[in-house]
Amino acid sequence: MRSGMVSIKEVAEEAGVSTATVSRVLSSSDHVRPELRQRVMEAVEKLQYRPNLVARSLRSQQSNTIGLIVSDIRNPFFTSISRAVEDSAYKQGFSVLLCNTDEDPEKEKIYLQLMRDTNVAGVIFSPTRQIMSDLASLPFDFPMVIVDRSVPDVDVDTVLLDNVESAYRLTSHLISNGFRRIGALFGETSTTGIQRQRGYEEALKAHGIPLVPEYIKHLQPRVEASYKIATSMLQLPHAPDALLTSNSLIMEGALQALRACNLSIPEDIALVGFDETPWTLLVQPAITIIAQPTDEIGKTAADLLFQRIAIPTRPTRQIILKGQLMVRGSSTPLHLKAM
Amino acid sequence: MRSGMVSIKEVAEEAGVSTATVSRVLSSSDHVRPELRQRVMEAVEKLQYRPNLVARSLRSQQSNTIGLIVSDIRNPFFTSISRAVEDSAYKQGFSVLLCNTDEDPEKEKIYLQLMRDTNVAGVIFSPTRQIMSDLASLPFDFPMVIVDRSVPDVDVDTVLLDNVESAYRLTSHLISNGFRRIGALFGETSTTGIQRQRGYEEALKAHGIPLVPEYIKHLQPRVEASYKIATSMLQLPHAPDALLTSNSLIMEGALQALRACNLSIPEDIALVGFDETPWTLLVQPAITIIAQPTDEIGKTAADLLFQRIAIPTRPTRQIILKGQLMVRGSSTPLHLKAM
DNA sequence: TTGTAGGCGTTATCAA
DNA sequence: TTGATAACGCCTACAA
Repeated sequence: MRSGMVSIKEVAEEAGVSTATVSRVLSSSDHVRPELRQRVMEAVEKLQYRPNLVARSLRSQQSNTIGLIVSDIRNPFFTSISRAVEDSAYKQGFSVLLCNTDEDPEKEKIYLQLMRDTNVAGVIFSPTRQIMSDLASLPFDFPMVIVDRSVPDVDVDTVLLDNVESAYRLTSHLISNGFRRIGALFGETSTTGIQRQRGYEEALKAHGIPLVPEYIKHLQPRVEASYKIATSMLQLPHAPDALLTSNSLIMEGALQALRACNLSIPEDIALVGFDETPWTLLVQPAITIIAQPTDEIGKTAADLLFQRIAIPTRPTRQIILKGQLMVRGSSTPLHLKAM
Repeated sequence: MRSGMVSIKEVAEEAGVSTATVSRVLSSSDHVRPELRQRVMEAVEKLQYRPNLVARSLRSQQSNTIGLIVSDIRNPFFTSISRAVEDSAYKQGFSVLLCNTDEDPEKEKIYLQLMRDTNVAGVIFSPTRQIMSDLASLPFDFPMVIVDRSVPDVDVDTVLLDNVESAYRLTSHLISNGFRRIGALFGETSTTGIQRQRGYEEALKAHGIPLVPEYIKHLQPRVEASYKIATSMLQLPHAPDALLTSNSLIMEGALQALRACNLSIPEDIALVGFDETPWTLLVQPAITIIAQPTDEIGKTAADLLFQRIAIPTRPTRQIILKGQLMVRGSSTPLHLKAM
């Protein structure tokens, strides 16, 4: 169809050699007489020939594309991950197919099938909890790396944050700053939320603070859902004196809720969460968070994937990266509060 | 290579028909005896057959992939665009190849070549100014839609904001609120910056306010660059009483600079810019901006592209969408300032 | 060292 | 209505 479509055959004719010779010159490996090599390269130049990657992929049964399947690229965590992945891929000569699942298992399945049908070299995937039980039986026969979420009982490369530990530290930080009634909003679709809840609960227990069911909520990781649930939690008879949120979208909704209720931070209520975003430092007070090393997570995931593509039988690895507690004004100790 | 790789040939054998018949059943167009159709569908089901899209693409000379080439997916504007594009693509059965160019003309060329080599159905592209002169001579023979930036002298579908007009309105808003010394930070890599500068200058002229060269800066659209240049502008003998920024990254850097200089907004200085981000409403005071309809821009670009893919000879269109001025606290009138 | 030829999995043409 | 068969563009035994 394409006008400028010039194939290896035409190059061969132009150079007066066979297509095999052209192919050899291009793969640059084999022995080709310098003179012929020269002729071929001139023909390539003259005709502006570029190998058709589709044909190459069909023939070689592999491709230079990897898939990146996340819930929503607009989640700053995934935005950053995707950039890091794309960078690594670019350096390796790969390109990235971007897929948003909206935490919808159906879309996840569809995209996994697409990855198979399209013969990608591999996939970096952040799955919902629902899909995971099916994961073993699903038709993914390509290399895969899981990011951000853990998949128990499946032998697969994984890059994770130390979620339990990070949530524990974040919660302990609040407690040691004098906060006791710590409301917590967790995403309900991922294992990450569960793990962070565990860290939160362990920290409370370790400090002898009872769990209050009304202070623990699970929700879709969306701004609106979070706004709504945070607002209702703020209207409890014994409203929390601190809010812990398990990702930046939930934090955004919670902050909107605090603003709408005219509460000052941290005088009326503290706010902490996960993920560095442009705004955690821009709002006043700045927000105390666990910063995830998103660049490194993305880069590590890509590295793992390329290693597995290179050596499919390689033993799988689970890499756990540490989050960093960034203490800021939103969780200033009670005794420092204005009276 | 793949274990589960089952081809049309095996389906044909299983069903006791030819591959042609299987193909016909799958493309569902041709006339096939119901009984055979049934047998084929059973075989497909039994073998879990899925067509190999690479082979299909090679044969049909078209693909179900589109390219999205932007400067940086982490720019909230492009984050949002990419999500909208992916949504539209998904609905049309296409998937999206994501490319970050970092405003680097070399990377732009490489990615455009990749798009050609990979035989994508089309490309949505946000080009630098540098690449545009080459654009006509570059080997892009695929359908293309330009977003966010204008390409003069090239006949190509385009989706744009009314940049001149929007910047004019934003500047006029500042002026009518009593601000006179309006510093402005524009991105230097895109036509967008230039157009917004024009709107800014026209507004000043229309109100009889002289242009001050020191108040006009061009920079890489990055937070750090913006922070640096904003800081130096704030240290001018006659520092600006308002800052206009041409995208959200520049606005972010400028806001950091204001914070670092301990200036209050809008008492000491006003701040306005382009693009809705999570934080324009979360910081206090909220930031006055021109909101771009990113969802619509992305959707429109995708629509244009699919239409062009369907009818390559279709006359090109330039679609200009209107930005919306969102007046907020960061540009409150001078006479309302605390004295 | 070079060329011929077959096949990757599809679809489309042409006979039957 | 169905089935051989020939491409799509590339790579790679194998033969020369």
